[in-house]
Amino acid sequence: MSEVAENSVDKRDSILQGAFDEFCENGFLAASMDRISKRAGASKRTVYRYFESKEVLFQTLMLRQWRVIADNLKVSYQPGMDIREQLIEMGRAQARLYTSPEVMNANKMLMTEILRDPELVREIQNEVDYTASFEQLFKEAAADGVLTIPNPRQAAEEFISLLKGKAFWPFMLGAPLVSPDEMDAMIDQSVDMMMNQYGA
Amino acid sequence: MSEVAENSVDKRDSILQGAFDEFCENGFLAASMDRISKRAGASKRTVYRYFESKEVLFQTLMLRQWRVIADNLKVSYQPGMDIREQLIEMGRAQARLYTSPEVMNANKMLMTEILRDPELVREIQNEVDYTASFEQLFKEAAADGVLTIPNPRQAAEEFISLLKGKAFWPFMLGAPLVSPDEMDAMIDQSVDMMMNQYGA
DNA sequence: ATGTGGGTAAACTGGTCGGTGTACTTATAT
DNA sequence: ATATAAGTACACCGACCAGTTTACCCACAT
Repeated sequence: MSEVAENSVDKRDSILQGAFDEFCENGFLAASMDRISKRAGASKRTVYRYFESKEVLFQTLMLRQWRVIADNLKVSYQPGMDIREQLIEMGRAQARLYTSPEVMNANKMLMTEILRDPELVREIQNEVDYTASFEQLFKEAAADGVLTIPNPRQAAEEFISLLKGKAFWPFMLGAPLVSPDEMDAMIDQSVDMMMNQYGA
Repeated sequence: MSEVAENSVDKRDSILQGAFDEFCENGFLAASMDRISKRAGASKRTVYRYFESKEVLFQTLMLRQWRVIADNLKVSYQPGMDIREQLIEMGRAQARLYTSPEVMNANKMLMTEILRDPELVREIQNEVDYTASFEQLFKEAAADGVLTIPNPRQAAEEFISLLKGKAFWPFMLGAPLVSPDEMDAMIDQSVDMMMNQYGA
């Protein structure tokens, strides 16, 4: 009466949300379907109406989260715009991901499962090869003459390595989230290094 | 008769070996003490004579493996020796670790547990802060005038980020082990970048 | 010869979990 | 009004697991 009945879409969503929380806290194996249904405010039977198994529920979640990440990583070369500025913008796009608790928790969740069974997530991993996006930008910048890059793929990997090495991996291993200021300084340093190596 | 009775030390070792295999394959949670005892060729009761619980057995293993890693990472600055050569030597020391199946499997095992519970391994993590070893070398090289490094800690992190980003993390996420040749090229590239940034 | 201690084999305890069956309660559409 | 579908509450099944208990084996030192 007071509450209008939720329709199916809402139920499905609340199940996904409950499952996300549970999987983040406990990992796939230790997560319990009973607790997921409790968190979702749904009966266990309903959970199984929407998702035929724990495995399917988990993979549905992984795919959804991966898409969030992919959507945040659209970068493309802007001719005429200062290349240093563009690199910093790329760094900031990454940094936004590294400072989002939801994204980082999802990443932890993913990591754990990838470590347990690399095959399980290989296809998703390939689907969102954002190194390629970086590589493309470097290639076009080189063609444009603003950078001198013998191997764009390698340059992309180096750039990502620097960013991840200072912000992503430490957090994944238990360090606290990096503050926006530290993040900016870190991006500056990494871009410096790239410009030093590849500046025209 | 044919077989001389193993003494206690051997039994303990074979239990550790069996546990290592089981934990690597299944992770802490999914590992079964029954299977560990089977792998070790020991009765379950004997396993519990040496290790009071699954947790203790696991932590004993982690500490042992971590020491293997630490022992392979002793580097110190050699005055008079070409600094580029020294950086390459440091890279090679890391690379040796990244190409050892045993070490990498242990790392996967560790990662999984760190992701599940960062507190659990924090103390071990600090015990073997090999970034400090790199930092020290950079500091001495700067004092010696062969490098110009405003922030040695940062430089150490950058170097490690480059090495790990190209060899360590990809393998952790399912990529095949890097060949020695690729590894050498990768080290060269990373050292180039460091020299470009910090060369005197 | 004998008793002691390392080792074995297998059953057992108490508990959790994924998944199902079932009987019941809404809510909506016709 | 009533049929259909969505959702709930809850007991239940079979499997597995950490850890314990018990009864037994055998080597070897005294």
